[in-house]
Amino acid sequence: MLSERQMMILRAVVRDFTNTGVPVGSKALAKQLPIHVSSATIRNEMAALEEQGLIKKTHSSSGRIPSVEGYRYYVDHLVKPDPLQPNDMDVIQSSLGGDFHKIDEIISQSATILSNLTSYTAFTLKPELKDARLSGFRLVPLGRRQVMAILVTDGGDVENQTFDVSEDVKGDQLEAVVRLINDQLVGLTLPEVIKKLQLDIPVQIANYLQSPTGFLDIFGDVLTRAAQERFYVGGRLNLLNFSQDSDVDSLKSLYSLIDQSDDIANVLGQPSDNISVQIGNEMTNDALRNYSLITATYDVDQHGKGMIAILGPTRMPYSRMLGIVGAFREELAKKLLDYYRFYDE
Amino acid sequence: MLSERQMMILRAVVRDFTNTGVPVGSKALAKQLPIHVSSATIRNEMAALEEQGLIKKTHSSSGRIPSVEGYRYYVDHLVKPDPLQPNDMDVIQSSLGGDFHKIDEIISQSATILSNLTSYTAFTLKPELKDARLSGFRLVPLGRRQVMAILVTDGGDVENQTFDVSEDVKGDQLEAVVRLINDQLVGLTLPEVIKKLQLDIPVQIANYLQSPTGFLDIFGDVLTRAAQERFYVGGRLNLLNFSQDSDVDSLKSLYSLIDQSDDIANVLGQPSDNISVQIGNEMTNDALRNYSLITATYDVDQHGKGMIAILGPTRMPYSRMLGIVGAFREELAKKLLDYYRFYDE
DNA sequence: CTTAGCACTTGTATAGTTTGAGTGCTAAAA
DNA sequence: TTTTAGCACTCAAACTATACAAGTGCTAAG
Repeated sequence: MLSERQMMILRAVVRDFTNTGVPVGSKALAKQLPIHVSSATIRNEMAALEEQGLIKKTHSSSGRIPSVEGYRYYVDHLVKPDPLQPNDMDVIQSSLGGDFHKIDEIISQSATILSNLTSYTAFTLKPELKDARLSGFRLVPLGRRQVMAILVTDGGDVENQTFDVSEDVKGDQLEAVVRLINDQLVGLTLPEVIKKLQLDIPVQIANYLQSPTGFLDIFGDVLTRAAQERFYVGGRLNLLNFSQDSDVDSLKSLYSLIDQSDDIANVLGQPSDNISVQIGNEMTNDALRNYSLITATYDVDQHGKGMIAILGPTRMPYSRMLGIVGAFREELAKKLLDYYRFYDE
Repeated sequence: MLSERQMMILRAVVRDFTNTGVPVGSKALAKQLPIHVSSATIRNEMAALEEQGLIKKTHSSSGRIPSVEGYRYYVDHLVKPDPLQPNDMDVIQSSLGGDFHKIDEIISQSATILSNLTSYTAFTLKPELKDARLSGFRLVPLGRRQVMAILVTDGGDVENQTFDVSEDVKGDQLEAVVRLINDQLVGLTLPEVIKKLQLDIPVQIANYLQSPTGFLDIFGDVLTRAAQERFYVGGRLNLLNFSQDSDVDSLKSLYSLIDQSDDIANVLGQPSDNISVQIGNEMTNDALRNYSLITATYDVDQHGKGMIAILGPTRMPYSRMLGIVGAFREELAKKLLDYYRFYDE
């Protein structure tokens, strides 16, 4: 249990350290704090805080820096999100102000805005109606030997891919395949489709085509791409700003983590209604040991919920970041509601 | 003009330095060279080479490193491409061996292979029939409010984009737009299309739609994307391996150069039938000052020519790299000929 | 409970020293 | 004329010593 004064000190330590990156000592705090006590008193309190594992020294006679637990306590009990800078609000509104013709453009743009505002790396996921179902599949012949496969879900997601077919594949064969898929698979959730695709379909499709594997591969490709959570990343390179000292290998593994769409959903964690902060080794993933992740859901009513997140150093200025993330998710939700309102009715 | 012995020394300096990264001195050379001369003799010869600007010292009493001109001379006159390691050949053949349904998959895969073989960053461009012409445009309605725009060129490139339309846009309106575009624009080269799109079309399209801008934007988008040279990058992160010391800013500008498709064509330069090497500041672009670029065309007969390239440090082992690039372009051309043969006839 | 005072620790910065690899030059040998 | 041994010289890098500043814990007095 912390006294008022200890909280004040912990708050100041976190503030100072996240701003300057330098361990903070008792003297500096004594000057800075609103109450009037000597540095010796502060030293005593700091010893108590260290006792509880909230702050620590970098070496035996250094100032203190927050431990992961200290950050945790700060984030849970002490921090107050900064109100957004008017300037930042302008940036958001003008960047989101344009005319968009795709949800994905808005979401992808959001990742960029968020990374610019924070100068960290940002992630955005679009609102996901869970259990999206397959609502349509087409094969569109494009020329002598090209066909485009298009898959649509009832959530409005579209996935497509062009591929080459040898010319002896007849148009009516293609149609037969499309009819088969639409008859058998439309209305199912994507995982169900994937399952059926491996069991029932190959047998049936063999009736129409001599070498069916090609088509199934294609359809499978498009399908799995549609099934996996898509996310956008903004400010990838910002990682370089604050990882300078850390070695190349850990940077590389971090980048491959970011580019690997499978893992990212796990990393971001379950959507919750609150803004959540994961600090350093609280995350299971080793590559994130020295980073913090702020995630937040945004809510677009019946169109589902999406997520935004920023990834920065453990010593990020949490109050400012929480302010930005909080404000941004509101703006994004508004924008999306507008967008849906326009195209829906 | 260089004597035989000077050439031998220059070659050895480049070899040694590209392998070890350490300036090479007279003593080490004396031991290593096939002829039997003292280090003093080597020193004299090195002084002569330095006189001609082919090698230089890092400080007044250091060993020598090649200058850009020295690399140039080495690459132009002294280097002999290493034959490919059998192991490397296996990698190429197995990686390209699979079944592909898209040219782009082969080209993109190639960038990955090439970056793995070299452990540098690799670029690949697909074979380009110059002056590709617009051969078709479609608008495919996908659901209540989504439409996909598809553009096809006679080179077989497909570009597409999904967008939302408000529901009061009628199907026959879409058809009218498509007909208009196909009547007026098919057969023209893409730059011509872009020009016409800005002049004639807006007037005509106004007859069919109240708010035509949306559609033209979409078409324009898809069009410009199709018009610009597409290229693939492999091993982006490898830049981190050999740029460790260099500062974050230059790394960032290099990455943004790589991701900016407009510039890359200029950087790679004109296709020539030979393998070409650009060294350090021979390249106009500032961000590439400390790098070297090896580019090569590959030839797929009537299907045009493409390019591959690798970007590495100025002190790359040129002989090995030239061997890899040379062998790879052959294999790639073969693979593509196979591919076209299968789908063409 | 607070604080002044003090001894102690440690990282950083600066300056001086040593070492080793390398150079250019000179004069003798080939 | 070319090659080579020898030597004085240069410079980066590694190490040592010293001083300094910021900070700590502890003690004893207020």
